[in-house]
Amino acid sequence: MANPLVLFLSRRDDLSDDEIAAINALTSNTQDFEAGTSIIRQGERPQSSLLVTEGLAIRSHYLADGKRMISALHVPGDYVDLHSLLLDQIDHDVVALTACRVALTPHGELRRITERLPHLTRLLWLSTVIDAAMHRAWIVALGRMSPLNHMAHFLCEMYSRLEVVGLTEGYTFKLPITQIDLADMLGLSVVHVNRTLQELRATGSISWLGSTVSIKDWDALRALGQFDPAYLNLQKRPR
Amino acid sequence: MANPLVLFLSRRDDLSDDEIAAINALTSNTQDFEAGTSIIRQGERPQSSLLVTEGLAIRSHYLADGKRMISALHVPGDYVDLHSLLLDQIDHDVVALTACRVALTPHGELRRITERLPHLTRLLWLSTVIDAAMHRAWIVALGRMSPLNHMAHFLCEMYSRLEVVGLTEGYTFKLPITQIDLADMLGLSVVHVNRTLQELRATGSISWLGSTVSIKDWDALRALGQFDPAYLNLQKRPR
DNA sequence: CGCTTAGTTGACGTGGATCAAGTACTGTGG
DNA sequence: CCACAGTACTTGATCCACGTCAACTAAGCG
Repeated sequence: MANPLVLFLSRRDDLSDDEIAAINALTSNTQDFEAGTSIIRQGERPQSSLLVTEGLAIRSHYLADGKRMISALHVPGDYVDLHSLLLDQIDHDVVALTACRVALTPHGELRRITERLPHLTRLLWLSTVIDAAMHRAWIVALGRMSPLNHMAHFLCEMYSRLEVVGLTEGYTFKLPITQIDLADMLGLSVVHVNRTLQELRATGSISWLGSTVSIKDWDALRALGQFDPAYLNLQKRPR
Repeated sequence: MANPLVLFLSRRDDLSDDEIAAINALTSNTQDFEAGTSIIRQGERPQSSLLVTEGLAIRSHYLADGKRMISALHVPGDYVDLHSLLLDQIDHDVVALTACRVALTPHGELRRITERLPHLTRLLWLSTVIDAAMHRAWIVALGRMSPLNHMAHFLCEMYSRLEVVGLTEGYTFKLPITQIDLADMLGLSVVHVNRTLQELRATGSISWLGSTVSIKDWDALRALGQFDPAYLNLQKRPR
């Protein structure tokens, strides 16, 4: 299988052979995590950055009263932890939602990339900037969208991101997440997530059986979620 | 007055003389915007990046039904638009909340920095990564905090960020924003913002008169907002 | 076959939105 | 100097979307 980071980046700009070789070298050392285990804990100062190559991972934040919020869901090809190269310490947990395979890149190697390969540096930078753009989209949805619209937006985003790394078949994809996790991503109660999902299914725009999501009416779902994929930067351009 | 970007970055790492000179060159070309005017509009492809040197700017997103959400508030020293170097197009408006002075850096010059000054490149990258960390803090507050706690968190963040660029006096600072704007940052109605502010003032931890905010009990406010400044990366470290 | 976890449903309560009507402040023009 | 218009702030009354609580069903799984 192709390196998912190569898929992620080459969707946004052309990669030279040197750059592809460098990416493969960065992501050669992998490690597996079982579903539910922490990959990084809040407050750590990791010496390596992590790329998800298989499985789903989340960023979890815990409040004093035990409430949890999930600020991001990461799919294969996402350099979940690239920013730890620059940050003091990580302000949240990264948890394997499903069984995950993760590639570890020592920070020293990344720093060397910034010294030798400016274009690849900019592309790695781009990947963190897309992360921020996704955060903003979530902020807007959390602050001003109804649960139904938010859910639709979320599914549109997931479809678009999974499509990039070849994890969709038509409009169908695997999304093995519980309604509990979904609640903590949308800032809702589990009960309300359940009802919202029923409402969304009732519109006929999606089906969600087990862990399989099918978008049956993309245009309707897109309209409902007011989804504009521009923020995912899916165009190939010199960067 | 010192270049606010120098203040912002030198709080996080040491800058060489070369780097300071480069920063000053990057931010020498300024432009003024009146309060309420758009600095960048959604969908544009700017050829320069923007640094706020004076005033406050926001990122605004508009939904189909006219609702507005503000995903970030930017203070002097913030490279609001640095990511436009890498992005296809900007997914939101940037609006001057107060009269703003802004420095414009042509993308070509920034690209040259990535080719010549890897350490400064990493620090600029850092500034976008801190942006993302602030977004995550907002996501958590939007999703799982009560309005009162959220407001407290917001004020703690503003205090901490303004302190970095020398815009506080003791625990007092200027925050010339309306409750309307505040509502769109916290995802609340104006009426509820008003009541929440009254409640917060009643705790005795802050006063807010006109555009002047005073934190009267930092520990109380911090506890209320569960504020941990770690995500702002205020430590000086080699990066 | 019992145990655990996820999903579902109904009843009920409440936090925050909405609506409507004020008041206070600022700037503008006569 | 006052009249006014416009904007922000404030307050009270009402409503409903969503949370909470409590029970049940369904689906693994040892």
